[in-house]
Amino acid sequence: MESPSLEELHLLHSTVCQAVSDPKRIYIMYALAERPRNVSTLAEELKMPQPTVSRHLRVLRQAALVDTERDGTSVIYSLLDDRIIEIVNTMRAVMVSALERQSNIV
Amino acid sequence: MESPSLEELHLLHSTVCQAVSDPKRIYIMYALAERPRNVSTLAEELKMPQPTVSRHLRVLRQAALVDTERDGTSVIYSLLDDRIIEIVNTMRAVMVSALERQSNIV
DNA sequence: TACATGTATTCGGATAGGCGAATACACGAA
DNA sequence: TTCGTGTATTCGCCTATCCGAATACATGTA
Repeated sequence: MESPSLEELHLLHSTVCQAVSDPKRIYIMYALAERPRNVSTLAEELKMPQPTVSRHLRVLRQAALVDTERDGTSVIYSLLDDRIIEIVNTMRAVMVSALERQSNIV
Repeated sequence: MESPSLEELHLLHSTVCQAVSDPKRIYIMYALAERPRNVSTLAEELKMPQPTVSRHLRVLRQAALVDTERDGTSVIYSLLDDRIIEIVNTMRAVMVSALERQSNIV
């Protein structure tokens, strides 16, 4: 395929990062990294209303971060790319460093 | 220091990722990764109004992503942690993979 | 102090995103 | 087809964020 332009990359980047920037979606992504789940199971485990979970999953789907598979009436969601967790972990390392710096200053 | 709780990490994560999720801030971060710059230089190079650049830099500063240093009347901004670029590059790889998948399907 | 340059903030309006509640839709079983 | 389970969408409201324009603040110099 043709490699995307810099502008397209920036736009994609903002889309993806915005999708990952909501706290509830972070919880959802961590749950999916553990193992694939259907919507109502996610809702129950994360103690969120089912429509809320579904809406957040739609955002993640549109950002091409999760995959879906039908199983009868259920829809099983899974992480599309495990490097997403890589990103999250690197972000955490960055954040911990930042926290340490702040606590040293304070 | 005490290691932050899971909830604190998720909150921090969302803060950081939200800070990085704006297209203009992505442009700014790439410019700063290239080399530190002051506000008006950024504004000129990126063709944005100076107050806009300043506001975006404040967001990045509050997320502990950039550092500042005064030089006379100028304020030099720089990336606080080069792993931020690591994150961005990993995100791009993920996005390119997603694009390729989509183009294969289509 | 007065002025010039560089940076930060405020204000108002527009836009986008999130939520709860209700409801529509999809699929399988009887 | 009818019902039950599981999922997705819509509606109205509220909050957060972005921007342009104007302006305030900070620093260095004469």
